[in-house]
Amino acid sequence: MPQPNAPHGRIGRPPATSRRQILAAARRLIDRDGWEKLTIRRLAVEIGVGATTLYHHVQDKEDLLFLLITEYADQIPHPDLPTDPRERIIATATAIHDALADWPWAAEVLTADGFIARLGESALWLVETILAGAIDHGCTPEQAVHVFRNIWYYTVGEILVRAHSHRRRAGNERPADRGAFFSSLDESRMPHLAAVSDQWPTLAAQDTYPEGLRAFVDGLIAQATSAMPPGQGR
Amino acid sequence: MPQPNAPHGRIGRPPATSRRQILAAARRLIDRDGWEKLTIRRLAVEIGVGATTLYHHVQDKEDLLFLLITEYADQIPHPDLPTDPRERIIATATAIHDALADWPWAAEVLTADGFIARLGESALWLVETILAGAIDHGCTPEQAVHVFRNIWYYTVGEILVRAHSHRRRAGNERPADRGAFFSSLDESRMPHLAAVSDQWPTLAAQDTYPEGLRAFVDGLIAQATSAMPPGQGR
DNA sequence: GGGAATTTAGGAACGCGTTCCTAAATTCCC
DNA sequence: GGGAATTTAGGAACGCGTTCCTAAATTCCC
Repeated sequence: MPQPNAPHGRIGRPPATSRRQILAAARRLIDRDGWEKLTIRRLAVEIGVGATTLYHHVQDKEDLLFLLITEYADQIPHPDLPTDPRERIIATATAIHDALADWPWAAEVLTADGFIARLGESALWLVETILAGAIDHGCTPEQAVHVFRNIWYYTVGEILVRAHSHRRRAGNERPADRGAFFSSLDESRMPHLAAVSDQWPTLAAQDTYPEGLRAFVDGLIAQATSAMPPGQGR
Repeated sequence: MPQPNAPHGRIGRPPATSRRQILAAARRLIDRDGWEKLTIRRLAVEIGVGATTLYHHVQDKEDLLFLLITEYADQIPHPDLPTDPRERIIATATAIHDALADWPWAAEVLTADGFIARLGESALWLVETILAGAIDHGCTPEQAVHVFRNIWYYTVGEILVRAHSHRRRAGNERPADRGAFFSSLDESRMPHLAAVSDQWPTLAAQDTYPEGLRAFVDGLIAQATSAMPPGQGR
């Protein structure tokens, strides 16, 4: 309860920096210079404050990134949800995909760590919608989680592969990357790989949204409901 | 062509450090202290050499990790390959999975970057076997690449999620992780999510190998051959 | 009003990956 | 044999994330 004469409502030196201010400056830096250039020290300069000061407002850099992701996730527009459960899943997965496509760094952050608790409360509808679609399709809750997980892997993997091929196109390619293994392929031992080796970069970077996703989801649901033992969860 | 009297077979100061020696020392450090403790500077101390010296033998730390992964991948044992194409795919994917399970850090390295060229020539049979299995099952080469990609995502994702839940168990849990979102779930708005929220950590960390994989592969192949237009690649 | 309690600011320092540059050690060639 | 060419070794330095600790600014309470 702040007193009328107590400007901050609490004891101690009044903060000259706020978490909101930090997040706004971080987004400004990312927009201006790209997210690779977002460092704690540069961020502190941008705000006009000592670098170590930031650690009173965010736990660490990882925490800062999660806060940014949460902010972004909160802005994901709700797609018009079709009535067909399968189409609902696909529309939602596409929303995740499109959001990640705008911020590939978010995919990197979200892969390496627990993803759900990071999404922010207002983005949980993404999970809920996919679970609901799978359950309406005949899945048990456990099977629905299985479906969600795989959609998540598929979507994040898609983004990461595309971000990588984009990075290579941007000229950061490593010499060892240049298909050295493929050009020296022993066709008699690796006939199938040799057959696609020329198109591999194309295929690997290919955008399979939403056609590939559709096939993927159909397969997942069909198999989860038929082949996966229902009691498997827990 | 080394001359008899030319100890190194080439001009210049003879190397006191070799790439083989560096990789051996790195494996020693990882075995002893865990891979989080593997730093260039510690590695240099382990070898008894200046830190910057290592940069004459490996491109950078990422390159060092890839070389280590290649060494490991070369040791993946060839499983007994069943005649059934589907079972061959599953046996091969399981070999990838088991290899990554031993070195979770490899999964992190392989996710964020192009994975195939990193595997090393002697591990390409993993790709070849999966492609061959899918094609024998009726896929076009392009569809087979699609199948491989998704198996890859599935497998790496599996390892990453498990590594994360392991890290949390090890006491590195962040306060914000502790299911805060789930405990405050609005059940009326998120009924399906609320229904599984208790078991979520279990389900998310659940080992779905090989049962889940089997269903996953079946679904993938069935859908790739029926729903995915054959001409999609390029 | 003035010390105690409390909260934020930020300098100093550490280990990190990495780059730049100079020193050292070798072979080549006259 | 002695300089030129070539190759490796490694010190100095940079910016990074982060921790530790002290200074500064405020409220609380007698």
